[in-house]
Amino acid sequence: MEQSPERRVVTLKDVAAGAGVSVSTVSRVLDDRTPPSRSAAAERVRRVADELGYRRNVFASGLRRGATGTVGVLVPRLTDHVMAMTYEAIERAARARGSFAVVATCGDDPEDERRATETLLDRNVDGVILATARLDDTLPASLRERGIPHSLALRTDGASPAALGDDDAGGYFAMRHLLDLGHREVAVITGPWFTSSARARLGGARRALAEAGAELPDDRVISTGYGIEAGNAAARRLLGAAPAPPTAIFAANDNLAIGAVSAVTAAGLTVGDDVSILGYNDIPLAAMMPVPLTSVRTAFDQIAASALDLMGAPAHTETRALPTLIPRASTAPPRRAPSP
Amino acid sequence: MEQSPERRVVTLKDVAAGAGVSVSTVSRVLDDRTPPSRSAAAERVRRVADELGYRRNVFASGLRRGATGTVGVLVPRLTDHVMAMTYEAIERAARARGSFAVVATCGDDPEDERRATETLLDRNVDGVILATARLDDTLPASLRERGIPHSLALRTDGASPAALGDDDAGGYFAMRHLLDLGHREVAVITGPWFTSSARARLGGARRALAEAGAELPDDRVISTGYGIEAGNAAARRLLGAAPAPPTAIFAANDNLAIGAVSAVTAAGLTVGDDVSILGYNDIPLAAMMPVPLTSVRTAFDQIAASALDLMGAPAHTETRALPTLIPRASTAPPRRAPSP
DNA sequence: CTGTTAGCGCCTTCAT
DNA sequence: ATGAAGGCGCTAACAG
Repeated sequence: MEQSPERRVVTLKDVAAGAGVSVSTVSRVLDDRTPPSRSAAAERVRRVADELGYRRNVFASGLRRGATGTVGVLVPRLTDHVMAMTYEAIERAARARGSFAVVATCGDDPEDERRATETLLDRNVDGVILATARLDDTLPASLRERGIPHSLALRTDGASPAALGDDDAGGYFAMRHLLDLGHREVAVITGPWFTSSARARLGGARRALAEAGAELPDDRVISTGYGIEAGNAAARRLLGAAPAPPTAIFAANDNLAIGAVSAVTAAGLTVGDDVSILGYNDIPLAAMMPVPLTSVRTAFDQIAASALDLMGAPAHTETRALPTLIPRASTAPPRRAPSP
Repeated sequence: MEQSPERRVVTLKDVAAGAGVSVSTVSRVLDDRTPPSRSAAAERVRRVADELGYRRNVFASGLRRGATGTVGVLVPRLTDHVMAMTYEAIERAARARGSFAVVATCGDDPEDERRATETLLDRNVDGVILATARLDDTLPASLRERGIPHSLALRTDGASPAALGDDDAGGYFAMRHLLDLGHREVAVITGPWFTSSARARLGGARRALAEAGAELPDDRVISTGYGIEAGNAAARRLLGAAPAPPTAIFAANDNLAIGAVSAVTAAGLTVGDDVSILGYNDIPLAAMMPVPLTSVRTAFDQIAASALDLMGAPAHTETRALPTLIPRASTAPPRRAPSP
């Protein structure tokens, strides 16, 4: 990539020359980490820098300072709406703190995750936020050993600092809602079993069921991916199950729920009326579905801010943001009477 | 952000010491831009570098080389699925070329767009891809003047190099499909009027209508945002219109279409049966909607690759990827006979 | 407060 | 093919 000739950027030297001072003076005056000097020279430097359109070269500066004000974020994919929301929230939080967030996507392969992390570290990020941690992943451990500031977002590995939602509470709220509506024949579509969130949400749901003395047979729990298709397939299986399909489905994710809605509709049933469906995360689409989707809202902004603050925190530090149930039309009392 | 003591990174000097050669030699051997040397020393250097886990410091390297192998991407928001798909496609294309993509989101405010661009340039990106260009935006012009390599993705300003879909053709395909099904009472929900894509898609649709001798009264064209809610509101207006609502709606975007689906369903009508709805971009959700959505598929991968290749190309260079109509259940022949 | 000096890690002449 | 030296742009440590 050749630089065009007119692309000459103004450097400290140019500003120094223009203001008739040394580069160190300019460097100091323009250093926003210290209280701004009010001297005449400083005033002049600022004016000249402004006129010339000076911008600090983050590379050179970072090289010297050892820190770049950049935080790296790792997500499996941005086309997952939850990840996009999480990243945007982190970006906002970073901006509010005067730093910059860069994201890398790495899919679901741990090897790619490791590679992507190295790529981020190559770019001298001050720390890394992983929104990817699988329970069986060794990357957080390796970051801990290497002393690299990092935190986990939305998930935990039980060791590295983590900012997540209270998935257990969310699962409880969700199932409790279905039970309160009168459902007893319920099913759960959990996310991938290698995530802490999938397990915790199911755990909370089981807690609610136990309190109500209701059953959740094994064939009413399907662990699957996090995509719409996965939800569709899972719901199809549930609907075809003997002796009778469930009257309510709790999906551990809005995408799964949307897939389930699709399957239920395709089966000629009505969502809410025939089968209640409940999602998780409350992505904007949930409220805009043909039948608005009841969902458990996650406080992404809060989680993002915590993830940022927790980078470099001691191990076993965790924050859990409490989720909120948002009831909508996709959940309603069961039409069939509960079986005896 | 303090560096922990154990976080000492391996530098060229370490490798040089380990291999018993000078840093320049190591630098040369490890330079992947030149054909790899096969000398014994080179072999040794590579081995030592590998053992020590050496990673080139992109900052320092970029400082000297003047190029960093990084391309900046600007999008309004990543929570827009189209933008997320576009960015992921660019990221893939960049990776295939051995470079790295960093994204910044800037919302819809031109001032924020400018700021975000500067932030990216501060980080020494080799060029910028704008997936944001409004027709009235002066940023591309300013980049042209400054000689900064850049290109526009998905939209054009008629001057800077641009990689986009053939929106006119897409609009034509879409409307042609509705006309072929027998619809004559059609409406169009376009995206924001400040985008080239909204205008071109409507233009193509008008072309098809003209061919068929069909009318598109002004009150059957609604220009709005790009979100689900906007589509919902627009469809609501169309449904309430006198003397009769349209039998088919072409939305210039899947989100708008999904919002329209929601409005149609809420009005007690059936999508496909009572009102045909057609979207644009074919995001994955389209196929998974309760009533699968007919949509015009955009070749994001192709557009992304072109955008990357076009960075720094002469002005007025444009590539247009041809879209494909994907017919699904949301479009069907009209129930009502077309008015005379 | 200011200027001088040294160097962050790397790449690139220029010799050898 | 290799090594020594200088410098990319900026900042920290040191005098003044």
